[in-house]
This record gives sequence, structure tokens and C-alpha cells, in this order.
Amino acid sequence: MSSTPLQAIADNSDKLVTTLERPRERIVKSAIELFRQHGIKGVGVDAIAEAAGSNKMTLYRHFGCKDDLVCECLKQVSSEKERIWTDLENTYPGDPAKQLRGWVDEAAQRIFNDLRGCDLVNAAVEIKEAGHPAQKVIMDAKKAHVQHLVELCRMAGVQQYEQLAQALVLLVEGARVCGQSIGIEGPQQRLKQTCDALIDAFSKH
Amino acid sequence: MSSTPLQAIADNSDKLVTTLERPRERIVKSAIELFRQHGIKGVGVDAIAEAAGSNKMTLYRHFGCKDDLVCECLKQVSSEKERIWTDLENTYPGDPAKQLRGWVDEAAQRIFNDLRGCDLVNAAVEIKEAGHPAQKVIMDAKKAHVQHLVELCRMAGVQQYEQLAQALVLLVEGARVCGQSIGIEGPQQRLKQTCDALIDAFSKH
DNA sequence: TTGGGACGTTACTGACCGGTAACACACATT
DNA sequence: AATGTGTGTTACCGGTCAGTAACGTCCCAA
Repeated sequence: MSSTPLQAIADNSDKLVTTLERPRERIVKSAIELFRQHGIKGVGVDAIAEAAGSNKMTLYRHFGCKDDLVCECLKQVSSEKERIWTDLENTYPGDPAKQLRGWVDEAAQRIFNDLRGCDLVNAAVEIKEAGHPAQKVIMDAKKAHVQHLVELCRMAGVQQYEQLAQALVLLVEGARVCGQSIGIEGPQQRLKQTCDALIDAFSKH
Repeated sequence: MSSTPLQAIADNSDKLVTTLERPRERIVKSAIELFRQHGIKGVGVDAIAEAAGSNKMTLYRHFGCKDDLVCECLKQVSSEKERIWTDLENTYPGDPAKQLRGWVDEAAQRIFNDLRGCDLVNAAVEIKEAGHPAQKVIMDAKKAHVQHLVELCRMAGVQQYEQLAQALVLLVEGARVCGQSIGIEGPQQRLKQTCDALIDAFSKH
């Protein structure tokens, strides 16, 4: 190679990460993407390091083992998911009812554009070893997400806010997983209408 | 071993299958159970053969490769799932409305008793290789299941039967997947009430 | 200028996995 | 008694995987 390492990364178009980030960030980003494409057990650490324009040794210097890297990826994914709540607050400031509709729109759009399902759910399906550290990450993230939605329904003035929030979570999670197993023609196509009708019904009384 | 092979199987309590079935059936049953416990990619063919009280050679004589065995397992699982429709018809003969409630009861009960999710969905999450034969098995089974429920809703006299059926599928699939990722305290706890209320709402007009 | 920390490269280990070959054995049918 | 089918046993192959060791390189800060 005649170019410097960073230039080599930037020049090499088959690498997943071409920014000037540090190896650690590139590794996490590449791992998230590869896990999405092939599943956690379907990707080796070598492939992750290579996609990040790095190498296995550097990966293991930052993450003691593959499981730790998996946990870090899931934490990053869940913290990115958390951003939706502030985004909704910024888009519809002080209007929780519209924020709730916005949440449904977001979910329906994501399901329409991507049939690969939720990273956290997919990880939960793959990781069955009892006591695996990733399970706590997944559980905590999902519980927080549900709690946020419960709170949003409450703020929107829905009397039975908990029931509504839980039903909406079931619908959206079911929709994501139906897209994955049934494909594009699954029953998730009408998700938005169903959720909107449900919100209407809960908002009346 | 002093006993005959069949006796050895029956005596050996750490084997998953102790019946007098032929090796092929024992292998499929053991594979289904092990896939449930550890995931498809988490189980090797050696472990399956051993759990079935058989061996790898016999396994490969019946199934050309592991993927074929996976497909056979999924077909068996889906055909067992199909039995619910005739069971419901036998339990509530000529009463599709009660059959629909029975379907909800069944789903809620299963989710309450088992947090491991749907075998077909779990397989769909794990198997990402494009064109993998198992994907068609999964898709066909899921589509048939949805279609059966649509038909049941229609028979039950629901005007918007397709909407109701699809919403119910989303709720139930979401509930199963929530149990898996969130655990026992997830929003799937109120599945039955939510489904019943939804059926009520759709039955009025 | 010189140290040191971060990173890259190569090579390796031991375990596991999917799949196959060769041979031995039991049993039912004829 | 002979035959063929289904099955069990052992050993092996090539590949992949997670993880480690040793060494070399780059670059920044003191």
C-alpha cells in the first residue's frame, strides 16, 4: 500500500466504514450492520474487523470477547432508539397526542421500509444461553421503551393509558416480526390504520 | 452394552426420545426440541443424533444435509399448528364465534406457559440466507395460518373480518415476541383482554 | 528526540462443525 | 441358509470459529 492507513480505508470501497472515526467506533458500526444482515451467530469476529477496516487484535483489545461486543452493539442500538422520544417532542412540542400519532407513523414507516425486524428482538431470539449479559441489555431497553410509550399515552390524556400503550406495543412488535416471517404481503400492511383506530377508540372515553 | 439397541435407548434416561419410533421420527423430534432450546445454529447434527439415540450417519441417510432436516422440522411444526383449526371445530362445532374466542384463549395460554416464542418466527429470524428452502416453508405456513383466521372471522359474521384477523395476528405475534425479549412482565400479559375487546368492537358493526 | 500508547500483521491454537468413507451388525424376507 | 435393507461405529476431512502471542509500525506528546 502506498497510501496511509486512513487513506487506505477511505479508498477501499468494499469496507463498510469509510469515515475517519476511530477503530472502536468503526468496529461497533460494522458489527451492528453485519449482525443485522447475517445474525449474531452468523458473523465471525474476523469479518467484523475486516468490514471495519481494522483487524481482530484491535477488536479484542477494545472488547474482551465477542459477547462484550454484542452487548455494546445492543446498547448503542437501544440508545439510538431512545432518540425517538426527544425527536417526537421536538417535532410536536407540547402535543403528546400528536407525538403518539407520530410514534405510530414512525413505526409503520420503518416496517414498510425494512423487513429485517428489530435488532433487539432478533438478538433475543438468537441468544438463548441463560444469564447471557445481552439479555439484560435487551430486557432493560424494551422495558424502557414500553414505559416511555405508557407515559406518552398518559400525557395524551388517555384514561386507560397503560392498556393502550401495551396494545400498541404488541401491534408494532407483531408487525415487525410478521414482516420478517411472512414477507411484504403480511398482515402488518394495515398497521397504521389499526393503531390509529385503536387510539381513537381509547381516546373517546 | 448388554441390552439390545432399542432397550438401550429406552433405558438411557438422558436421551430425549425413549419411544419405540424409528430413527427418522426420533431424529426429527429431538431436532425440534433442541432447536427450541438452543436455536438452529446453536445445535450441531451430532448433538441431534445423540439426543435421538441414533448417530450422525443415520441422520445423513435420512436427510441429505442439515438444512433439509431443518425444513422437515419446520414442516412438522407447522402441520402440528394446523391441528388447532380442526380442534377448535371439534370443541365448538358450528360456532365460529366461539372458535374465534377459543383461538384467542389458546394463544394467550401458550404465551403464558412458554416464553420461547414461535418456532417458525424464531427460524425466520435465524435464517437470513436468501433463498434458503426453510424460508418458503415458514412463509407458506404463516400465510396459511393468517388465511385460516381470516376465514374464521368471516364465518363468525364479522363484517370487516380481514381487518380483525390481521389485527389479531399482530397482537398475538407481538405478544409471543414480547415474552421472549422482555420476559414474563411484558405487555403481553393483557393479550386476552385486548383481543376480546377488539373482537367485541368488530362484532358490533 | 525519544518514549509510549494505539494500532496493524502474521501466525498459531484448540475446539467445533457439517459431511463422508468403510466396515460391522441385526433382522426380516425369501 | 442366503440376501438385502436399515442401522450403528469409528475414523476421518476440510473448514470455520473465538481467542492469543509476538512482533512491527505509526504518531503524538513530552
